Amino acid sequence: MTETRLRFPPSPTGYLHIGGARTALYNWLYAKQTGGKLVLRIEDTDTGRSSAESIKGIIDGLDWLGIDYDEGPYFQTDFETDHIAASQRLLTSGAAYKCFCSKEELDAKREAALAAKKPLGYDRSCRNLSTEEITAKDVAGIPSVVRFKVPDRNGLLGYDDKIFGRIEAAYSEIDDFVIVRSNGKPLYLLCNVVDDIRDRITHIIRGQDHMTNTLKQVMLYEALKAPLPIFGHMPLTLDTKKAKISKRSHGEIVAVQFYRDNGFIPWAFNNFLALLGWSAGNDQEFFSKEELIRDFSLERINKSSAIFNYKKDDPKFITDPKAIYFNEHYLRTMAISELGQMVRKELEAENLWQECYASDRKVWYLDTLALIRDRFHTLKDFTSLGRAYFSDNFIVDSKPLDKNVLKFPELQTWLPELAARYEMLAEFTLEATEKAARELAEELAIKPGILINAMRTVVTGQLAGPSMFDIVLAIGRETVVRRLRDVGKYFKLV
RNA sequence: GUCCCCAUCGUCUAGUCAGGUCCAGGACAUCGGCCUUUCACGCCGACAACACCGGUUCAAAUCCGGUUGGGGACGCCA
Repeated sequence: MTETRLRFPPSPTGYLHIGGARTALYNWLYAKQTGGKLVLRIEDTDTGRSSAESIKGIIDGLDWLGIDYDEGPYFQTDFETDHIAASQRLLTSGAAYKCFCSKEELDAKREAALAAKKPLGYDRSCRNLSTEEITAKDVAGIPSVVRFKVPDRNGLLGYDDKIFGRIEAAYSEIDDFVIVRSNGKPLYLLCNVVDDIRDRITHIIRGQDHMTNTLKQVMLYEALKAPLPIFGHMPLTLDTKKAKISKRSHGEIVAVQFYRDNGFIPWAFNNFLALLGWSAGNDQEFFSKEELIRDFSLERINKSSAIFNYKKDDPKFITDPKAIYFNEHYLRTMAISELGQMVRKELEAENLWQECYASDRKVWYLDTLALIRDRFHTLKDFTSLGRAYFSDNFIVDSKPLDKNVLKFPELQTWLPELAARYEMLAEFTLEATEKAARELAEELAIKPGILINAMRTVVTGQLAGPSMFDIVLAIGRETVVRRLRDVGKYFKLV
């Protein structure tokens, strides 16, 4: 049994988007499952559209997701001599021929066919040129491209798709496609096959948009006398209007980078992506990395395309609600120490990180994260909604400010009074802080909720949060007292 | 226009290959309820789908044919 070898060959013409990420993930999973290798190959033969920035974006994106590769990145342009040699072989063996039709001519024909609603294929005018004619045109300096000569056969051309099953089409339906440009540069269909042969790729898992390419490439493998790899075409990811997802028409929301920048947990996002078009055949939705590698299978990939369910300008969900749901799940259930590492990066970016959180205050740090994470959706929430736990420099939300504080001007004396009592407490415990607050409320003949909600507001800036006295202990006596005493400042602003 | 592919709740899907256990199960979202000093979490419940038409069969979401709908491809892009 030979080693399985897979590849992820993005063209560096934009950032890594979720469709590409899903393709990379499925290839990665299959490689890991079979103990094979994953090759990263940058297909940069379209020099006009390829950019270094894009290459970096793709590599960073894979890195963030944790999709590692065993070989590469290789660059397709580094193998141009291989591609040209292959085209020569095809030319000499008669599997390909020179075509002298000009681009303008072809474009005109295509447009005419489109307008007339006729088939758009190449009319094969140069297919049967004699040696003399070819030489004459060459001598005359007429530019030519190299076209693959689709065999003149009656039967069906086909292959067994791991996902879709047997795929077939009549030879007569396939165009004599161009494999080398008139400037001598080989094209994708050829380069891709030559590289896959050289890289000894055994399984090609790619988007359904390549299905017609595959039919053509099957002939290329045959002409190049190379064994055919196993193909599997993944249904595309569509938007809610069922249009193919692309960076161009959908913007940031489909870029992997968006999820990194918005506080998503890498594995949560992989898990979401994996379930977008695949299921284990049961009700399981959450998979650890090991489980997913073990349970993943090409055969269970759904044949119909999945919709990435995000709604533009939705006030409640910045992206597909299910993606957020997966993120929340991991946020709440992952090992707290691991979460601690991730939140650390967020705190550092906001200048809120303190070294003691990794040493003498480590227990406090992790306990605090455990206390507040239940209500959060992304890693970003720790520095926004949870800012008051790490800094005095937090914003008090206007809604609770109006509702819980400004509505009761007497709080300007009540809260400082509570602060004074907290200062006097012999033991600053859950029971003692709650008792003190309730006693004060009773003395004042007000509902404890008034005091408690006001506390929550000035201490955390938020309308909602964990149990108030857990908060008090987490934030600590000194800070709580200071914030309670400072309540007057909110009234002055009005 | 031609070719290829697909079709179960709003979304992701189980069930389809081996027809009956499915008047279709789970999850997200939505809506209600419980819990609660708040808000979440959690728990409980509700809403909600086999695209359509024919055929085969004692029996069809499942098999066959057609229709419709959707997607993809048809580049000297990848």
